[in-house]
Amino acid sequence: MTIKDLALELGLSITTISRALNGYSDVGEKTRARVVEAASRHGYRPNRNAQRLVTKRTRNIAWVQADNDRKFVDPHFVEVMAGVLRGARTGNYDIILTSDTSEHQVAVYERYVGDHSVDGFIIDSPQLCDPRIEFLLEAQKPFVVHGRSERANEFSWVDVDNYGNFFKLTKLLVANGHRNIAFINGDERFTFAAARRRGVSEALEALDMPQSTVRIFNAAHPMGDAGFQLTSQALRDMSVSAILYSSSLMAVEGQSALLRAGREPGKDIAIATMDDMLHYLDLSPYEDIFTFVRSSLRDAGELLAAKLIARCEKQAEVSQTVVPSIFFVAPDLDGSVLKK
Amino acid sequence: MTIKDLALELGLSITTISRALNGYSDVGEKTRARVVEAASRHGYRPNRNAQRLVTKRTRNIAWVQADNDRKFVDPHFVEVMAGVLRGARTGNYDIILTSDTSEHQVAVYERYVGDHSVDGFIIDSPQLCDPRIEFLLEAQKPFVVHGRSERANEFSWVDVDNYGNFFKLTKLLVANGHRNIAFINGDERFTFAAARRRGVSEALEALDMPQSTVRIFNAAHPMGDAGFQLTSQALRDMSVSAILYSSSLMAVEGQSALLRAGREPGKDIAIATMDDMLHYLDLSPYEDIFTFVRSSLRDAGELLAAKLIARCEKQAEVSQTVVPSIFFVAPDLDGSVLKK
DNA sequence: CCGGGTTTCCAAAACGTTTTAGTAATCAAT
DNA sequence: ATTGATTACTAAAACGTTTTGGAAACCCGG
Repeated sequence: MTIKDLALELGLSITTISRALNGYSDVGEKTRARVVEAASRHGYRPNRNAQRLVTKRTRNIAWVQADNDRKFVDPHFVEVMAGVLRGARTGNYDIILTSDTSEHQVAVYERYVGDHSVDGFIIDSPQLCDPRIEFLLEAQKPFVVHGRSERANEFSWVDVDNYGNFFKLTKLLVANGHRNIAFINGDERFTFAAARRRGVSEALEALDMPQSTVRIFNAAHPMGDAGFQLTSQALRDMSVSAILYSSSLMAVEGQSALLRAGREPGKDIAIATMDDMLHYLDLSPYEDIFTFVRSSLRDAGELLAAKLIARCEKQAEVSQTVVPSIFFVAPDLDGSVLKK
Repeated sequence: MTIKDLALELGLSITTISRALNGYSDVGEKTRARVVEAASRHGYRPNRNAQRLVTKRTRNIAWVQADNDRKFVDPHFVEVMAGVLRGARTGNYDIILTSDTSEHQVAVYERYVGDHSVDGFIIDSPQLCDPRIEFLLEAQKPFVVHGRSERANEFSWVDVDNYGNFFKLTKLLVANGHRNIAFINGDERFTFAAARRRGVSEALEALDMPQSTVRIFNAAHPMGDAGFQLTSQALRDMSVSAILYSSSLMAVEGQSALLRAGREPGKDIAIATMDDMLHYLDLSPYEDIFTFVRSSLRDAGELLAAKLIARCEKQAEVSQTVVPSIFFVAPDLDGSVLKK
């Protein structure tokens, strides 16, 4: 069933069918009604490829993932993905998800730009100097980045305030008298983890505390037991009075290490963590035990898609969004310092 | 840069450019060389939408996920996804990934079939009587299912031998003298978990053992601590001598519960589990402690894509594949019973 | 030099839409 | 009655490919 068949059946021109279905004002109300009725009766749907050819717009977004045995492993990634998919659906776009092993990351982007199969791109886990970003800026294709990078004012991005959040968490712990803190961070080759470290470090500086107040542990991969391993390692120093986690996943994994060491979280040891609201993880058992700074990765993903779509459709300007974070301070800490 | 521009520049017809680039034999070697050179010099890529319009083939595959806060949570799903993406890439197809909240699941499929945006579909987590499968059979669109369902001989699927694997694991445990076994299974509304339960149950029957030999616990969601909770629960019965896990994820999560109960896996309690080879989880610490039946979800995903592509391209017949599983028996068990 | 086969090329149609640039009919105002 | 808008419709071009059905040009054996 094509538009031509419909035109024939109704004794109208192709043009009229098209304009009736696309809501143009120059078609009479009774004819529009007839067209709509016939179209839905036959389950007619315009051929997307013909539309795309003539309009030069695809309503497709590409999202390329490095297939490096690390990305497809991380519950954080899935969380963002759920949000991106939801945002795309709301905007009536489709997501083309691709994995890529090649060294020359840009090749896939070249292909999608060259063969006109997408209108824009989502980029995540940016490196400081990112070839994908350079390429898309050059090609003048719409894209949105999850996270920040160089030339951050030239493109759209969505990010959490990694620096600020960890600055504040550190300040909070120190203000509550903690002088031996373990910081279990992610892989600092990623900008998000590097920013968190800076936040911690500069908070100490601002408070005139020695850097040795915080000891840093890095999880190379977000593997299933990194949280356990690193927590065990941190606890070898018996005088550690607080642990700051980069992710609630590791915080929860670390619980059995605490248990084994006979430490009681929220009582004789303070636990503070970034909470990305992973649906994978039920944090309700820890609500009065951990101190959280909470920010939804899923919402970030949804915003990522919405922002890109706005840019594709309405040529919206580039724009940057720092997604909100909320603090939940456990009873063992005094949260009033955050107010200042 | 379109094919017309190329034709103009080279003083050739559009036809010749097209045929040269698509490897037809009726174009002279020197002209083909000229065409290829000019094309790559300009970075020419055929407009995919024009191609799709005229060839009626898209090289796109749709994969629809129920957006129900459960799917995007499960590391098993991501593992399959990594495989599917890899398989699609190998076959030069793109995956359109969509999430869907609607009750009427079939609507999304109707849309993709109707607007000609994909050549085929991947379906996972099938229900016993699955409307998506019914629809696609009716619409005569190629699709491949991860898992089995009704009318299983009428469509292509890829699945692991859930029944057989758990039959054998049960037999193995019983033959090694275990008379009080805890079985920590998934949600039995899914066919894979139901099949596993049948395997366990029928093994007991075949061995003339009472069903009470195995006590079943079900994880409603693959949440972050289901393995811990259910293991703790199972261990309340002090005489449990073996635990059979539906997933290695839960088996690992359960370790801290064992630890707390003072039980030593592989020594005073036997642990057997299905291992889906999640890259998320490093199982090497458990290699001589757990008994595994191992099967790669990632490979299954890759096969899923390959099978679908073969069906789209070469009109391959429907075909069913049971992916191989390998047994690794820990030293605390005698694996020779499996030979019989 | 003629006919048949092979090689190399191409004009034109087709795919299914949207959009441009109208035209004809109706209506209101002069 | 004539003009000028307004309303309701449409023919044809365009988007960028692939494919069909030839048509020249060449070669080779007789």
